[in-house]
Amino acid sequence: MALSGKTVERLSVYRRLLGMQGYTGEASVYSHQLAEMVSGTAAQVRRDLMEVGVTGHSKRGYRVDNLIEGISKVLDDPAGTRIVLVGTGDLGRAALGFIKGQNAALRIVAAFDNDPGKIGRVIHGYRCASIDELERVIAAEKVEVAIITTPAGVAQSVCDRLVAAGVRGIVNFAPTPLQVPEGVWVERVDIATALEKVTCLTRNV
Amino acid sequence: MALSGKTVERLSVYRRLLGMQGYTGEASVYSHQLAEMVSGTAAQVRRDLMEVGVTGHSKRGYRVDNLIEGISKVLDDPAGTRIVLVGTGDLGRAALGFIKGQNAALRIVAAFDNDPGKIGRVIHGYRCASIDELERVIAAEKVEVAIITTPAGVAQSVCDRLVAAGVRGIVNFAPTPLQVPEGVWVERVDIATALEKVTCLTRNV
DNA sequence: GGTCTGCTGTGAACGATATCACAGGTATCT
DNA sequence: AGATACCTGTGATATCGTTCACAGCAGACC
Repeated sequence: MALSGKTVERLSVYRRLLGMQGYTGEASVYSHQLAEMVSGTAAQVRRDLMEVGVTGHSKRGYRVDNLIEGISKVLDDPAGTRIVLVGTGDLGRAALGFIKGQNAALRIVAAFDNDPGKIGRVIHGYRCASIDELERVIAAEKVEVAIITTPAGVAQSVCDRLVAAGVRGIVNFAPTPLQVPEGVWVERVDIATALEKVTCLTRNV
Repeated sequence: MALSGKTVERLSVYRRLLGMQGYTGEASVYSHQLAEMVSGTAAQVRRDLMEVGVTGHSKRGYRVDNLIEGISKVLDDPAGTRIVLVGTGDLGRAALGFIKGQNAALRIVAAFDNDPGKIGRVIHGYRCASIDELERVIAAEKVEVAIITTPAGVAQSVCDRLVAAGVRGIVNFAPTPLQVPEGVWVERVDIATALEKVTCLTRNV
């Protein structure tokens, strides 16, 4: 089952929208309703749902609980995914806030920083640990995914340590690309680039 | 000149890398070197540079200053782009930090919040104003682009106000899609989705 | 029961993006 | 000067992603 990255992104959004208030009430939803919510097309939605295997019903659309379950079966690891976050600055705190309570399959097992002033502090319910603990915690908890919210200057060295310790997936918020070996997936979230893109594309209508 | 979004993203990254220490020193750079930095291919880099019109030199590659200038001519508005940010929580502060000093063509003219406790405080050198000032400031300063870093619940209503006031481009960090009229460009940065994507795609190797 | 309506599921066409592969050019070396 | 090595610029091609368009089905209505 080889889902494309684009499809996975949309599935994540569908699920979140369906889980929100106002739709948990509805028993079913049409592809064109989902399409409108994400400013997409109905055909696109149906393709995406086809790929996860959930099946709708002519004339009555898709059952919401069915959809959420089907999408979750594809997106989530049934055993849960253990995650660490490195860098508890503004962005790290923001990321923790976004994740908290959103998805029970994603479990933050630790947040790290190298600033002694931050170590021991509790952020969104997670205690900040010393970066020295990184390798130990990753091995002990079998952490698979990491979030890098450090300054650009240390992102690559943090990345190297994460990969060496066994992390296979990384979300990189640092404003620099990371070099990783084969077999490690990096998802880049580049805030500065997003802004430059908008300013550029807005201008060229 | 119709640059694709993907190309613009890469150009933004090339420029940032070239502007960093270590490359301002070098007089020129080969396409394969840039490619390695972004984990891409040399052909891709050359295509991108071709589209901006900068021209390299057989055997000696591209002149760095030439590249930066050429990319900037495409990405930046020579008159500068005026930007507002709405929502000065962790994420808003982080975004301000990323933008500050990065690009002289991007000028934050105001940051807004609706929390009286935050209004008047200074964040990364920008003073937080009341959301009540939104329309006035956008009109007075001819603001074209906005960054939404509010909670999901108010993102759409903030968006509507921004668009009504004249904003044409939006970077949306709220974990919900926005509905906008024709002619407004929205760039979505979805932190929760990025994480779910990594956990999903890491698992399915 | 038959017809009508409107939704799903999907092959096929289309469009966007990335890669290949090579002609053309320029420095370097002998 | 001629041969060589190596880089750019780009037509052609391959891959990936989206949209079209319609068959098939199920409820609603007469």
